[in-house]
Amino acid sequence: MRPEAILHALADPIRAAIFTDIAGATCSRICSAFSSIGERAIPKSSLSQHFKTLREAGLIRSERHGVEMRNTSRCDEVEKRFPGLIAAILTAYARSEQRCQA
Amino acid sequence: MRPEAILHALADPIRAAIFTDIAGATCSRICSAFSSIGERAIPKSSLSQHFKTLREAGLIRSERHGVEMRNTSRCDEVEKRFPGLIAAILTAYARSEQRCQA
DNA sequence: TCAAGAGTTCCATTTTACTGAACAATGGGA
DNA sequence: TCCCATTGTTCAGTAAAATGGAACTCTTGA
Repeated sequence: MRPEAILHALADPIRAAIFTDIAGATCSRICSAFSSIGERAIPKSSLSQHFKTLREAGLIRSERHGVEMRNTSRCDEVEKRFPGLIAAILTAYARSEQRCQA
Repeated sequence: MRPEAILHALADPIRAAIFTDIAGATCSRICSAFSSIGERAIPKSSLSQHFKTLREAGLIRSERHGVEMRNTSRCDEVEKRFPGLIAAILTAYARSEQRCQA
């Protein structure tokens, strides 16, 4: 779990949006739930790569349940190694969107 | 000054090392001071691109003084927009190196 | 005016990202 | 059991981005 991998994973707005959703959810999310984000449709091959990047960065865990993959965040583990990192990043994105909408 | 640009800039270990030095310095640093980082030599064309990336992300300011460029961090301004972000990232890198050396 | 030092730009090469198409894997029903 | 619809992965071709040597610009000092 390296900082550069985490930053690289979250430097992509699409991955950041996916992770924000997963991190804020109380239950797991399946990959296909993100087949479109906002207006933008995301091809499932791209989606698969995005999830792979998030997994390999150590940000999420994916478990197969039947035909679908349930994704949960690993915020707690990341927080132990790199305190405040995820919170600061997600807050930064939230503030950024807030300013864009205004 | 967008979060994705900041994360992308600092997702590269070389740029992170450069920025860490600049952010921690009490006086400005010139580009050529980083012509090698640790063992690794960095071509000056690559170095120029790295500084450009840091500048465009809003992380540093570069001013020409005579023949050289003096680079200073913009931590204060970034901190106002995205509180805790830089500190968390630099701390994460510091912890990562600490673990690698051990 | 010339030369040297510090950065930038150009461009060819390498690396990485994107995505449609084919594939694999699982479970539900006839 | 045999389809088959659904979910996600892998493959392969294309597009985009990073890398770095060479040439260039800009500034200062001799």
